Amino acid sequence: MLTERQRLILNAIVDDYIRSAEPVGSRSISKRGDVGYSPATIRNEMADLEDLGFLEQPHTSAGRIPSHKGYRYYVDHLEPIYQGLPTELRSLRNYFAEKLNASEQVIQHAAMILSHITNYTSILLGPEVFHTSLRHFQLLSLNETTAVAIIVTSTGQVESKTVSVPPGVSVSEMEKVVNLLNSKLVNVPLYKLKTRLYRELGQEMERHLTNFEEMIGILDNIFVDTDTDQRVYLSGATNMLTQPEFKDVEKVKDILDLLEETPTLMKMMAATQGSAGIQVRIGTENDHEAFANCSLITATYSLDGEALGTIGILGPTRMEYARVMSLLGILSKDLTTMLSKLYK
Amino acid sequence: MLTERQRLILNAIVDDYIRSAEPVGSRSISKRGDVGYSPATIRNEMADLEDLGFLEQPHTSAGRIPSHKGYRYYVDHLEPIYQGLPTELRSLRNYFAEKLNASEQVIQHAAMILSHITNYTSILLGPEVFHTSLRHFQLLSLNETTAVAIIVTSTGQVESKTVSVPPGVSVSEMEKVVNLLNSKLVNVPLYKLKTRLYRELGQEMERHLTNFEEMIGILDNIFVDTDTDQRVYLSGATNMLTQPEFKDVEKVKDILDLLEETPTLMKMMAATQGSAGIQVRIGTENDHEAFANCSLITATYSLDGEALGTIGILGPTRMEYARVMSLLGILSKDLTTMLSKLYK
DNA sequence: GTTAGCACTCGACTTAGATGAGTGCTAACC
DNA sequence: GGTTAGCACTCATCTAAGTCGAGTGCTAAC
Repeated sequence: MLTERQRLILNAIVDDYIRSAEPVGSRSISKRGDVGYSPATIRNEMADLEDLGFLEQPHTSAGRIPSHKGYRYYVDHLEPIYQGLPTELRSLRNYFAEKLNASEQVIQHAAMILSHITNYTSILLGPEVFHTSLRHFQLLSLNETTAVAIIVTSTGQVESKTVSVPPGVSVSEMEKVVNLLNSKLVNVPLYKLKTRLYRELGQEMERHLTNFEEMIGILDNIFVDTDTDQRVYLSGATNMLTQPEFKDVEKVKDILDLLEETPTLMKMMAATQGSAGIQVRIGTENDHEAFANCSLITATYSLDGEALGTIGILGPTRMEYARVMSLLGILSKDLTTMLSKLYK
Repeated sequence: MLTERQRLILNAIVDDYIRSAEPVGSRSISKRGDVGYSPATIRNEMADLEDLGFLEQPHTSAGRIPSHKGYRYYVDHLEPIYQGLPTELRSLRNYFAEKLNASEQVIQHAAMILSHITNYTSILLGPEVFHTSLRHFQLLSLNETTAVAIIVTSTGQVESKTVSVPPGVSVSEMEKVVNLLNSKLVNVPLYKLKTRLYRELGQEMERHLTNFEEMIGILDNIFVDTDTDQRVYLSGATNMLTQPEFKDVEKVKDILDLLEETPTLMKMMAATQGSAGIQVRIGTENDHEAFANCSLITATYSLDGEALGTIGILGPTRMEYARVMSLLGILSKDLTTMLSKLYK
């Protein structure tokens, strides 16, 4: 579709623009060592590239900037960099190796390090509960009317919920239910928990319990959203403010607002989770108007072939695709390896 | 110290400035109904107030804006508003009444509502673990090398931590320790947990366990920061961007950066926790340079007279002190009442 | 096919002038 | 003596005009 020379020039323009955030002129491309043509020749090719939709001109007498289509082409034809291990990743890798247990604070900290080394915003989607199974269930009464339910998953995540206990439900009854659940439902995937609970244990429970109805009410309350619970960790949102294209408060406001909405973030990250490898969504490819000038690069890490969580880096469309894609690639592989070692 | 007329004028200026974010001139004060003097008279008083340090002039021919001292005086002499229940608070109150159990999501949601109705940034410091006591302890092994420790407090908070188990420590040994802890340390305040553990159970554990050293290592790891663990919930950070004084990205950047640092936030909020009632820290009274143009209003809620957590609203120094102070006052009382009902 | 030259475009920056909100001071008024 | 009207003065903000320069498109020559 594009000639080799066009590809070369487009590449040079995107590279330059990523670095400078200013429209790129023909002369500056010519002066770089790697494109051995005069400004005039490059100008001709630039005009063609603009006709083809790969470049845009902010105004008549300015240089060119890449269009979304231009970025897309650039990303799709990117050559992998980082043969060796980048020194910047070393700290993060060490950190994970040290604390293999993926507790909340560890993930939050990882998000922080990631946003620091990239200077972009990092979004981590924590291990998905969906595909993990029940390891242990417990119900602890705090006083006559309140109890805490605790669910531990096979990957060591702990979810808890405070529930109110209707009068008439005794501690011994709760114990019965807990024992029943622990003996029958351990190793059942969380997303099947609710159906299995009703189908297989309904009758048994009805037989053993005097306050069947109330008990079911409590359990309902506990398991109501175990099948969708997932956590997002955000760090470096303010890095958006350092990008020259967002020096106007109006423009960042919407972006930061969206970043504060955890459910939206979750949906956005989850949308990429289906396909393996590194995903790049450029500008309007993200289905949010606020992100029309942002790109999101994501990678998924997994356990036993099942996608567990997602790592994402959000930056302006003019972001360092090559570097970030390599980083995420290495990191997601690292995580996958470590997790499989941990829960083999 | 100030004459009645000076107080009246200062009040009018602060009020106007809070509304408009523009320097206030003598004429506009005169035109408000409540100060019945001509611009000239007001100008004279304004000059005096500036000499006394209550007002400042951005430049020679501009109006006056309140100095930090001016805000301080205004706040200290503020008359309580909101005799009735403000309608804006109703939704929040209902929300709490519905879900008395103070789980994480509830607090996060409360922070969101609060930032929405105030249009400022809300910072909630979750129930402090420090003064709560141990309700239940549990250690669940996930595989040969990993286990999850779960601590439930008397207020129903659940803390968990993944720990690695050194080879040689058996499941039955862990059970022994768990039983020992549950029988001896229930109802001990968390901050005394570590010392009690070593002093009173050290010998007993040494007698019963074959891998005493390793076990101590694990427990150390679990309890290492139980005495300081507290959570902050932040919402509406982007509301800062809507304030005209922060329309320059440079100025907000530092503020938002600081808001992302949870430990700093925690320290800041915790600093106000000693004294009861509503605290107002104006400008440089917050010990962070980034907050030199911000004010923080906080209120503490408690259980049995012990401070449990803190609610805070952060805005520009030019913030609606009267309204926010009233809101927080009502809310903290509500929370205190509800908590005492819940855990009587 | 490539390059040099040149007229042209247009945003960004600079300067000068006009505008108006607001002050400080003086003198008159009650 | 406290209060107010009047007036000269200040200074940020806005506007218009002018300059600058980076960059283009086109043509003609290599």
